[in-house]
Amino acid sequence: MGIQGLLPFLKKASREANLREFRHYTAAVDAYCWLHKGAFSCADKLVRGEPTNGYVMYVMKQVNLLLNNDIKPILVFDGCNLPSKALTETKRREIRERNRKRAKDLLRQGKTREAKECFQRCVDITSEMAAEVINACRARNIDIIVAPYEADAQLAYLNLSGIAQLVITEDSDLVLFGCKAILFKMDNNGGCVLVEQEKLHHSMNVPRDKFSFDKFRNMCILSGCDYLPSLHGIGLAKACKFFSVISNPDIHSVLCKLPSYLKMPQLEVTQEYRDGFIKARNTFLYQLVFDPIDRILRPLNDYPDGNEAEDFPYAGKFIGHKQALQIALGNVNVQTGEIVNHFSPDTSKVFDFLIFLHYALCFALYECWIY
DNA sequence: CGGTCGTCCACAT
DNA sequence: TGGACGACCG
Repeated sequence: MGIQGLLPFLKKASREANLREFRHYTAAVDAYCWLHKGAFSCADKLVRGEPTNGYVMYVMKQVNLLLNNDIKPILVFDGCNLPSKALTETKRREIRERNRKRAKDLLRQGKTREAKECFQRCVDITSEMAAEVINACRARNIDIIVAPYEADAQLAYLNLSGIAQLVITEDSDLVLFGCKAILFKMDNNGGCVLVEQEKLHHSMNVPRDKFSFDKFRNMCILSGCDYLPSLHGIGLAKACKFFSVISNPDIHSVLCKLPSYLKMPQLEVTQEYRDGFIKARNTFLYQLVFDPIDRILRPLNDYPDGNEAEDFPYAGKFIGHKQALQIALGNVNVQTGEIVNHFSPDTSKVFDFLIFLHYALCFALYECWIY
């Protein structure tokens, strides 16, 4: 869902752009977006379990678009569900199941067009589908990373650590995770919308030196995000108005002043809401991600002094560096925990070296034979 | 004015 | 599914 209406709100921080402008950049790509769009072309087959590679073709077409613009893609896939999202997931599964039955009924009645629409509404992106795309990427030497938890946080880490200078997604949450440069709405011609963190102050109508990213994050959470539904009648505009007046950094006490500051006396800010707010903020700050350079599981941002992973259980369980590496490589089915692959970047390098050696020897022998 | 709720659209041909 | 866009409500 992301943040309701965030992209229109960020109009002053955005501009039209084209992939042409980003030659020789590395881009971290939200693979789920492409998987989902690609699944539309073959929704009926996917739901009925018939074999299709339509979605793989689509993703590879998009990958080619980047390659043709001399952009190096890193495809980032979703990993395990955060505990806080488990409820949402089961609800979605139920809705999909209902749609699937309706689609089958429509099909039996011969209403093909309506059935197709229904199929499109219940496509589920499975880890098997992600695995197909991962295999296609491997075959073409395209880098992939499966996030330990949400792809969003992983994409942000790749951007913040400088591994990728760009993030490509359709999900406005990425702004909130702290990304520096994001491309939204990429089309077949490479056209897209660029949102830069440097320009966020324009949207909030404050000069650059008065802008605080903490306030921006708080504003978005208050307006309603995936981790915390909004209070009734509060959207981005009200949240922006509120946080532009507030300077006290203590969120707990600040939230109590919400009804009087916004002149909404009917508004009730419960203890539960305030706790939820802190948890949502910490999930954006400290969600666990995989560091592909040092091959460790770590929080998106460093923990405050004296804190550790156990203090933020809702931001991901600490599953250990080795398990995180196996997940990141795509060797684990994150929905079942089953080992599906034994890919290792190190043995693959050894393998590449052996191939190199083989050709070098052949060449040497050939040279000897000539003379 | 700003917030909410509904409808349409994506893919690819 | 989720975002965009237009219509209605406080």
